[in-house]
Parts: sequence; structure tokens; C-alpha cells
Amino acid sequence: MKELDPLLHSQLRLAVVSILMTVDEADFVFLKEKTESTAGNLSVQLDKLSSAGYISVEKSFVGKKPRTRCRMTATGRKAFEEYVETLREYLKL
Amino acid sequence: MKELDPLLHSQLRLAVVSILMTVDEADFVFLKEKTESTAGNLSVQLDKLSSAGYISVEKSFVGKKPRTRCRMTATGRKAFEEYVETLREYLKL
DNA sequence: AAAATTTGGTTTATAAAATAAACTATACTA
DNA sequence: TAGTATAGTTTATTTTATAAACCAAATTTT
Repeated sequence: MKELDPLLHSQLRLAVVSILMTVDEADFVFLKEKTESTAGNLSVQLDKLSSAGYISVEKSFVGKKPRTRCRMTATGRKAFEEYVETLREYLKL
Repeated sequence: MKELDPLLHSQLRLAVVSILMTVDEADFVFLKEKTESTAGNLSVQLDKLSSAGYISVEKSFVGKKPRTRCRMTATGRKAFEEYVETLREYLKL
């Protein structure tokens, strides 16, 4: 049995990546609302995905307010596809 | 977004349950080999699944050797189906 | 205008989970 | 009979997830 990529096999990170796979880009606030996570938890998990090169994170300002925008990278998309494929094998989907 | 049942959303427990969904019953040794897990880890995770009522565990002896047999319960099967359904929503499968 | 609240986060601390290491008991093997 | 294997359990350690505390700037309330 292949192992399920531990970086993706996590409640919140999987939710984030699932969203990012469908929307081209999403900002911190949007992800926080959609996933109903706390800001702290989301911040940490975005860092992990970013450090792994699965997502890119761009921090900018709109007026004086910070804005953090996230999107999948090619690496992330590939990892996600593989994760889904492994899961299919597990669950026979 | 519905939450993914944390009891099932774990590498090893998911592997175990995925196997048990297909085989009616399986013993400790078989599960250990199939999942390539350590005995300690498997023991702990089987306990958790058992405590949650997701699987039933019967311990017996074959001669003087212990034999631990596991199978899904109705509760476990239901939880698994729901987990898969939630996952489908996440991943759009 | 000062005080409190909200927004958009990060950092650090705590709780929970997974994993590994150590141990038990019996059996088998050289 | 000393050593190794089988079939596990228990305990300790590491990793992960989550929550709590904090920061800076802007907005709202009194």
C-alpha cells in the first residue's frame, strides 16, 4: 500500500488544497471562512504547504490592509493528483 | 465544509478500514503485513477503532498462539461510507 | 479625541495524535 | 539451554494540530 502524502492528508490542508484546485487563487480571509478554521491554524498550515512548494503565497497590501493570496503550484497540483490516485486505491473509488 | 471523521482520517486507520471493508475479517498479522505497520502502532490504532465501535476485535488462541481477528461493525461501515462521501465533496470525485 | 473593536495576520504554547521503542509471554530451533 | 521468532501490549517520544496570546493598523463608539 502506497502511503498517503502526509502533507496533504490533514483535515485543514486538504480542505485548503481542495479549494485552491478549483479557484485559481484565494486569499486568507476567504480560505478562513470557507474552511471555518482559526486564523492561527490556517496561518500555520499555509506555511507548511508553502514551504513544501505546494502553494505559492503572495503578501501585499490593499490600501493599508494586508492581503495574502494563495494559489497552487505545478508541484502542488501533481502532489494532489497523486494523493487522489492513492486514495482511490484505498477506497476503490 | 463537513469535517472528515478524524477517526478515519488517519493513514493507518484508514488503511485498516479500507482492507476490512473488502474482506469480511482479517487478523492482526495479515493487517500488519498488508499495511506494513509496526505491531505497536497497529495495536494502538485497532484499539481506537474498536473503542469507537467501528470494528470488533476477537482475541482467541490457536493452540497456544494468540490470534486477533477484526471485522467491521455496522457502525463502522456507516462511518466509512460517510467519510467517503465527505471526501468526494472535497475532491469532487 | 481617547478608548474600544475589528481586521488580518504571526508567534508561541498546549493538547492530541502517531509512531517507535521497550517489554511480555510462549514457542520453536540450533 | 541460549538464542530467535511470533503475537502482541505498554510506555515513551516525536510530530501534528489546535488554541491562545499577541501585534500593527484601521475603524467605530462614546
